[in-house]
Amino acid sequence: MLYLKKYFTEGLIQFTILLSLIGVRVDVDTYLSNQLPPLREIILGPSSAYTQTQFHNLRNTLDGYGIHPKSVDLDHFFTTRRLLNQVRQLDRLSVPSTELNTWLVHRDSETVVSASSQSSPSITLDNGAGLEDVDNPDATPRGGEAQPAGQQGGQRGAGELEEWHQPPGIGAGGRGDRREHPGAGWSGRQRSPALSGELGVSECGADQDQNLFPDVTSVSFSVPKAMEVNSTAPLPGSAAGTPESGAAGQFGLPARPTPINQDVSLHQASLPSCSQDFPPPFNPQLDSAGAPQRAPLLRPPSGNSSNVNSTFGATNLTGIFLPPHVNGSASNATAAAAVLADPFGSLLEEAMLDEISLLDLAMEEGFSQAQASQLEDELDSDSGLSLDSSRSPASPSSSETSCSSEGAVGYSTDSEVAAAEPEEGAVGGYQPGYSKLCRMSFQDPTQFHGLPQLDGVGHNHTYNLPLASAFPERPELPLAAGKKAARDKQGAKFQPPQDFLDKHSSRDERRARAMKIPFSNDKIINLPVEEFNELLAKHHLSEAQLALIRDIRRRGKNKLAAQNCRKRKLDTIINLEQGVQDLRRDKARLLKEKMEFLRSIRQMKQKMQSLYQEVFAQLRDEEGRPYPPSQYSLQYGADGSVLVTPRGAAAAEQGRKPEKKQKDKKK
DNA sequence: CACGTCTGTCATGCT
DNA sequence: GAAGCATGACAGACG
Repeated sequence: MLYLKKYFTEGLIQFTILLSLIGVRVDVDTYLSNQLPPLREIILGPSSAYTQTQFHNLRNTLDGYGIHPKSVDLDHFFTTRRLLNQVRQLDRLSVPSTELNTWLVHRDSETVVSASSQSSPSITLDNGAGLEDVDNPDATPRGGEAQPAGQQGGQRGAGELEEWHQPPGIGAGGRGDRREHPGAGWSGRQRSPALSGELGVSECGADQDQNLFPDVTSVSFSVPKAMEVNSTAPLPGSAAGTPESGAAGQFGLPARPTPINQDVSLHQASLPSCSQDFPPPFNPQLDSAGAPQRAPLLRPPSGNSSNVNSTFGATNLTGIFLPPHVNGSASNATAAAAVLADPFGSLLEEAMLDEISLLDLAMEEGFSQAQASQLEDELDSDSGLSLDSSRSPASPSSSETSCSSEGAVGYSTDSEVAAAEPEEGAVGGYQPGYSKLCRMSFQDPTQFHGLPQLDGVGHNHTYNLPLASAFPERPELPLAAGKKAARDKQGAKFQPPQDFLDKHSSRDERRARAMKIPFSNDKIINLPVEEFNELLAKHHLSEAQLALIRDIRRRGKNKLAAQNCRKRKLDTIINLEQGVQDLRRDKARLLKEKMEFLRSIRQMKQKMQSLYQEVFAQLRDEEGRPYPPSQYSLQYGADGSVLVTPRGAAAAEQGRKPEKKQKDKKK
C-alpha cells in the first residue's frame, strides 16, 4: 500500500506538472481536497494534527527524518521533495483558479449547494474524484457522516481540514471547536447563507464528477466591520498602503453577533473547497513554519488569539492556507489571513519576484534546444579541462598501454636475434610479439575513434622500436617508423649494421654493447628476478658490467613504470573530462526543465491575475456599487470566506483585533 | 630560435 | 634490506 501511494502520489504530481506544461490548467486543489492524508501530507507538508493518523510516519519519511543515509528511501525522499516543490510552485498558482471557480458558482441557500453551470469548464480541471477513488478506495468522507449526501464532498473536505490540520484542542477550528461552537463557520453559514462562505468546503473531486461545480459553497465576501474602518486593526508590520493587510483576525466569523453581511454582487462567487488544501497560495513562505521572514505581513494582531480561534475555529480555510503548525496558532492564522488579504499583492511581490525574476534572468522566453545546446556549450567553456581535439594529450596512452603492458617494447627480447647478434647485446632484438602489439595499437585508428580529442596524435610511442621501423620488410609499422624511421630514410639501405644499430639503439643498449654484455637488455629488464640472478650467475661479469646491467634493469623498469604512470594519468584525465561532459549535459537538461517549469508558472500566474481582476470587477457592495480596487482587495478568510477588505483599514487595524463584516455573496 | 610535446631518467616514497 | 612500483621533476629530442 505504501508503494501504491508512493507511485500514485508521484505519478499524480508528475501528471499535474505535465498538464501544466502543456497549458492545461490544473486545479491541484481539486484533488488536494479529496486526497487522502498521505497525498495531502505530501503536498501540504506535515501536519501536527496529522499525527492522528499513521501517516506521520510517512511525513517523517518525507521530511527526511528517520531515513537512514544509506537507505534507498532517501532517494525517493529527495525525488518526492523535488516534485513536491514543483507542485507547490504550481498549486500556488492554481489557487486563484479555484477562486475563480468559486466566483462562477453562486449559492444563495445555506446548505444547498447549487452548482452553477456558468462556470467555465476550461477553468477547472476536474481531476479529483477519480484520483480520490484510486487513492482512497474507502472513500469514506471524513467528517461527512452527518452531512447531506449532496455535500458529502464538501463537508468531508471541511472535516478533513479540521481533522487533519488542526490539532485537537488547539482551537483554530478543530472538530471539537465546531462541536463546541456549532454556529461557528457552519452555523454561520446557516445563519447567513449567503455569507457563510464555506469556501473550500466544497469538494472538487467526486462532486465535480457529478457536476462540474457541485459543491460550490457560497462565498462570503465579508467586508469586515473594520471596514467600517477603524475596527479593522491593521496588522502590525503590514506596510502602509500595501494591499495585504489584514483584517484578518475574525473574518468570516459567523458566530459573531454582528457580522455585517453585505450582499455582494458576486455573481458567480464561490470558492470550492478545493483550495482548502493549498498551502498559502500567495505566500510561499508560509510553507515554512512561522514564516518569520514574513513577519511584517504575517504578524497577527496581538491579543485576539482567542477570537481568532473562535473565528477560524470552525472554518476550514485555516488549513487551506496555513500549514498545520501555523494553523494551530490563532495568531498565525490571523497572520495568514493578513497575508491572504491581497493575494496578488503577495503573489506578485513574493513569488513572482523571486521566481519570475529568476525566470527572466535565466531564460526570458523559451528555452529551445538550441539554447540548451548553447548553454551547454557555455557551460562547457567554463572548465579548465578542455576537450579540444586540437590538442591531443592522449596519444601516448594507447601505445603505452599495449606496449608497456606486454613488456619492454623496443628492447630486444628475442633471444634468437640476440644470439645472432651477440656482440650487439640487446640491440637489434626485434621482438615480433611485442612489436605486433605496438603495431596494432599504433596502426589501428579505430582505437581512437571513441576519443575525438585524440585525433591527430602523431607521436611516436614505440618506446625504442628502431629496428622495426627501419626494416623495409616491415612496412606495416608506419607509426612505429615514426620520426626515427624518417631520420633513417636517408641511407638505411647502405648503412653498416653497427652504425645502424648504434643509431637506433638506446643509450643503455649502446652501453651494453660497449660493455660486451652477453645478453639483451630485454632480458635484463624483463626477466624475473630469480631468472635474472641466474642469468647473471651463468656469466662471469665484471663489477662494471654488473653495475651496468643493474642500471639497465632499473632504468628499463622505471621507463615502463613511467609509461604506465603517464597512461594512467592520461586515462584519469580522459575519464574526468567525460564525467565533466556528462555532468554538464545533466546540468543543461535540468536547467531546461527548470525554465520550462518557471515559464509555465509565470503563465499561470498571469492567468490568475487576470482572473482576480475579473472577479474583483464584478464585486458590488450592498448598494450595487463596485469596489474600487485601489481601496479594496480580496482576501481569503481562514473560514473559507472571501473578504473584501479595505486596504487602508486593513493596514490600520494591524495590531488590533480586527473586526469585519461579512459580505454575503450576492449573486 | 622559441615553444610545446614526448620520452627517458632520476629521486623519492611506498609496498 | 632488496626489489619493484608509482610518481613528480627534470632534461633531451623532436616537430
